[in-house]
Amino acid sequence: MPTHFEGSAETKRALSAFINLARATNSLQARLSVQLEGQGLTVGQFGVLEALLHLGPMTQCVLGEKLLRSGGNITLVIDNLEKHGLVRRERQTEDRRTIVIHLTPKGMRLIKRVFPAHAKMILKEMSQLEPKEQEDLRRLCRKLGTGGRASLEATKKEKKHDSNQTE
Amino acid sequence: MPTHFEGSAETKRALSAFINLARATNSLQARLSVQLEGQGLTVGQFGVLEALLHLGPMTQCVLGEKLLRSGGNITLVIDNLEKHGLVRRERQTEDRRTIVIHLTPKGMRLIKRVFPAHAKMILKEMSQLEPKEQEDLRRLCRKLGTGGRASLEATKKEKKHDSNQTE
DNA sequence: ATCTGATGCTTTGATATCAAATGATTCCAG
DNA sequence: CTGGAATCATTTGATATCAAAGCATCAGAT
Repeated sequence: MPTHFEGSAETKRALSAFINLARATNSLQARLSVQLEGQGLTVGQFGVLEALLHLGPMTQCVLGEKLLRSGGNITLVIDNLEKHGLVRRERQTEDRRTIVIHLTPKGMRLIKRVFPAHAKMILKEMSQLEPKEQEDLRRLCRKLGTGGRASLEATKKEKKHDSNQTE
Repeated sequence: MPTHFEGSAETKRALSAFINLARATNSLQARLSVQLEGQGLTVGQFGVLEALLHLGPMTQCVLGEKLLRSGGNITLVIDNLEKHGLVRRERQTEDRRTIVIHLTPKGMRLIKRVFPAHAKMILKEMSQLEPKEQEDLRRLCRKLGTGGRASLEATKKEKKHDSNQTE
């Protein structure tokens, strides 16, 4: 939030871009999270349900990687979703360490109802930009995001990176 | 993170732009916060010190507005900064409700050391984009951010909005 | 067969954050 | 001047999150 910062033009340009990027994203996410919480879902819970809906059942470990959250956090989110009967833990028989998370019918119904509303709100927010501008934004963000390596944990244990850049 | 989502081209474009925006911002912020925490500062603490450095002493209330954080949060952040001797609370005599926060000499030294490193890292991250691209990004984010109204609290108590869009 | 290291999940302790309730102070209307 | 509303800060209770430690399980080496 450097309002009165004196520096080189180069630095000012970079900082200004960053500040506007951060503000726009954070305020947009705040607005979206208000809507989700109105539906009784936290952002983390929505993320899990949405991933399960669009990618199918998966282990907690994979969920953590997809959502860029720590393992401990995923455990808690799944706990809460399970309490509400929205997902189901299924221990694997081949490898008894791993647990595959499935949507329950109730969870499926919920996310199939909530997701379109969420998408609609994103559409509405994004409609402040022209189609071309939206594509520019996507391209710029992508260029910005890929250079510095992704998640927190992935930074530490740099492993299997089969170009996991989700579209 | 809708990877396999079927929808109209319009919706896919908006979602894709949003996802890349969110990912880029969040991962960039995560990298920056790691650096700050390496200096013993949380993101919130850095925000307060930086605001005090570049905008001068101000009340907690104003700080909360600038940083888009709740009053309770600011109280805690200031508490912790005060414990470390980086800021000083100064009760006003005219209006004894308000407290003006000042940097201590120690706090001044710290933020004057940390801020340039922070700016340098942003510069480095942003240098993945051409100057023109950085300006485009800034413009697009600004266009996106302004339409939907800013902070959480500012949404509720819509008041004095003297176009507070910090550059 | 068993030891060692790797992997997946859970637990624990810490911090950040918010919302709501509370307390202190000021401002204003009558 | 006094009572009520507004304002600023703090406290409290809740949730989200992470990091680190711990436990169970698996895989590979000897």
